[in-house]
Amino acid sequence: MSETFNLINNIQNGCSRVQKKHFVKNETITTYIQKRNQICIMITGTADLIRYDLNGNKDIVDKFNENDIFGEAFYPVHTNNELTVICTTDCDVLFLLHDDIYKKCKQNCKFHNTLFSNILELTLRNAIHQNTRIEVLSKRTIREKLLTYFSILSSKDFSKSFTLPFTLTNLADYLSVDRSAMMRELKNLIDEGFISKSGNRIKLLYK
Amino acid sequence: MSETFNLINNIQNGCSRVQKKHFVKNETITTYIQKRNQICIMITGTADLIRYDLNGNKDIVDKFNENDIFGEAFYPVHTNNELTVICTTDCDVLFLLHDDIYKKCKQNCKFHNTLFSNILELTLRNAIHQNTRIEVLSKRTIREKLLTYFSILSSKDFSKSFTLPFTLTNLADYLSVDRSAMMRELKNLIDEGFISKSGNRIKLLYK
DNA sequence: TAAAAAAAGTTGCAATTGCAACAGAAAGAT
DNA sequence: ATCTTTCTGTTGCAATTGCAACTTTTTTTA
Repeated sequence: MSETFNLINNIQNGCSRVQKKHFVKNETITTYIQKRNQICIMITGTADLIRYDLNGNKDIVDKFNENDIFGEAFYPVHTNNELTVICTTDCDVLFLLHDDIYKKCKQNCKFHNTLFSNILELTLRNAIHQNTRIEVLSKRTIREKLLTYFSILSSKDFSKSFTLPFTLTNLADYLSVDRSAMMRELKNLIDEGFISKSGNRIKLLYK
Repeated sequence: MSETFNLINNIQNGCSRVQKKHFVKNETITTYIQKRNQICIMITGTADLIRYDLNGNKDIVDKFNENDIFGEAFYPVHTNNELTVICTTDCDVLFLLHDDIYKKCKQNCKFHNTLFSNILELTLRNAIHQNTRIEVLSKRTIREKLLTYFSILSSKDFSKSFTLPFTLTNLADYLSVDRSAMMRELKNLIDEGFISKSGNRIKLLYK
């Protein structure tokens, strides 16, 4: 999305309410705090949204890539555990506040208008990602989860062959299933001739 | 959201690109067609998003209530099955096209500006709902799914007691688990003293 | 380039879950 | 007021899954 890029270049002569910050790998980008309503846009880099539960267990709740939009504004109230965004590579992140989107700056600057359009666009893309994940997670067996996800990737690439955008370990997290159980099912699908796999390239053999 | 209501009242002297339509129970509101990019807002009533798969099986993918925003613009490309929105009560629905949101009407009418803000707001609320469901679905056991969902409802109501917004049958669908298995687990939670339940009112007994 | 860390791949076993098939209660429709 | 449909509640059993505990391979870092 090149608009986002243009946005960044305009920051200098744009509005002071928007901040761009740089982070190095493993730094904390933000912590989700109720009612702050921060909205973040990942300009470059990748990050994980991590939950530390009461027992101190780490859990990767979500993963963010270039042009993803995230922040408290997108999350339900969370009382008994903390959500933290930690970058997994060096990052550039744009920060803005939900309220500021409405209180447009006095000058009615072009920057603010562009920003506004971009946010809606990014938010819609975010919704599509979420709906994809919900569709996959709502399948009841690992086999169905895999085949549903593969089918979506295949549609996106207009091809029976595609490359997984994840390591297999991360794929298991994305599907919210035990990795070893997923490996077993992947092997079954191969043995039964539904798919073939080399590295993280998958080919669908059915239909 | 009273803004949405005001929006509707302004339609007459507003922009012709936006349509409001009435539907009676069981009518089809829309079918998701790739690239049409329709955005719909439920003014009053409820509806189900239904998938018919290749075997002709019905599957309720999502449920929409008053002020929910939905439509193709929110959904991943879907090649081999059809998504249809069918109302479960009489409905009033607002229709607009994704592209029209950007091509603001020439008069730069107040209506269009209000609409624009509202859509972002509704889309954000939608994201929160989706994240809630993802959080719940990503738990691996029925017990964890139930407790996670209950905990979110409890936070929302600021109370250990709350009313389920679903019938138990629909709750099982929302959690994407077998209803009888969910009933069994619900019974276990009661027997083990974690929760109490009367009708569809739940009370958390722990912590 | 050697050491360390992360990812991939396997397997046995116990626990959880889905499925099928009921019966009774509650809610809606005629 | 009765009929019909939907919802709730239960159970046995087989299938799926998670967990734990490994080894091997690949990638990253010092």
